[in-house]
Amino acid sequence: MRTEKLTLGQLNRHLGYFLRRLQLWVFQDFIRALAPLKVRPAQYSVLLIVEANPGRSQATVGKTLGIERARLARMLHALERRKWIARHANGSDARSHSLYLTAQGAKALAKIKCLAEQHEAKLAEHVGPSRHKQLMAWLREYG
Amino acid sequence: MRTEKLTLGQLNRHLGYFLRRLQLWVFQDFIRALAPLKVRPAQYSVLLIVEANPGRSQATVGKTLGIERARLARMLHALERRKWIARHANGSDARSHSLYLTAQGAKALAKIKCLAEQHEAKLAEHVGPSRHKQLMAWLREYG
DNA sequence: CGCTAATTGTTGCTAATGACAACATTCTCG
DNA sequence: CGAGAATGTTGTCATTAGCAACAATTAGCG
Repeated sequence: MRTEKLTLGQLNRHLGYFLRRLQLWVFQDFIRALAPLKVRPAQYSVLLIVEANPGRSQATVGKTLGIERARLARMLHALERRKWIARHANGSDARSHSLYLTAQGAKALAKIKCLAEQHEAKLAEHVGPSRHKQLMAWLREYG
Repeated sequence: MRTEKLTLGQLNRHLGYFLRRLQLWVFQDFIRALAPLKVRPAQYSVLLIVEANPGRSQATVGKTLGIERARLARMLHALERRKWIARHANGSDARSHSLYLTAQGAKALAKIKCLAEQHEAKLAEHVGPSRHKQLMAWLREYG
């Protein structure tokens, strides 16, 4: 099969399509870059949020990231098993857990961030540095 | 739980995060908009590509859209079962199938496109029409 | 020509993700 | 106090992605 170029037809008019294509590229690169540490994008986002907002509840973190309660609960169990995250009792609300990075988790996150930055640099190169900046500015308002 | 705003921390520096958030919004809205016809985004993209490029093989379509062979094969079986897509023998290569929209498929696609356009209009309104245009221009080069 | 390597479509399997429902515990608020 | 909401947990299901293996066919090279 010769690599014949097909026309996208109406697809050309759908932002979602191009968004999806680039997003897939980004995730695939991220997953490959972080594979040595076995960290997935969603896990990374949770670690960063907990680092920047220690002591918050699962519900708060989940709402911020748009991760569903059930899914986050299971993810946190996995992160707890790896001793990267600790869940303490919340004094003022016995239902909720306060989330913290463990010392071990902070150390791991430092390494993770390093790889993630390399990934981000690769992404910036892929889309072009100026486009990267522009896209970031455009998109940041809908996170 | 008061809806306390958390800081995103380092997440603020990752294009992939914002890309993902907007992409999720788009897909969720698309899926909801197309739910009456039970069409998913990937199916829609295949229908559009086949419409715009009738008679091509699964491999060609798959490569264009970045859909894996196995996945596309199963998706096409479903579309064939709904009598939207027909697969004919390819004269010059007995291994491959030529893909076509059926008359019924073309009729269904017309309705689908109408709903998809409404979705796109909603998306344009969500991000702002000028941003929609800009994002399209930025992103189109990486499809 | 003949044979190896690649291509095409198919199926099976695994893992990750998202969504939803049910549940026990605990809190809020009238 | 009591009804209803919130929180975390578990279970289930459907979709998606990726990989591996396979039969049939084709391409390409010696």
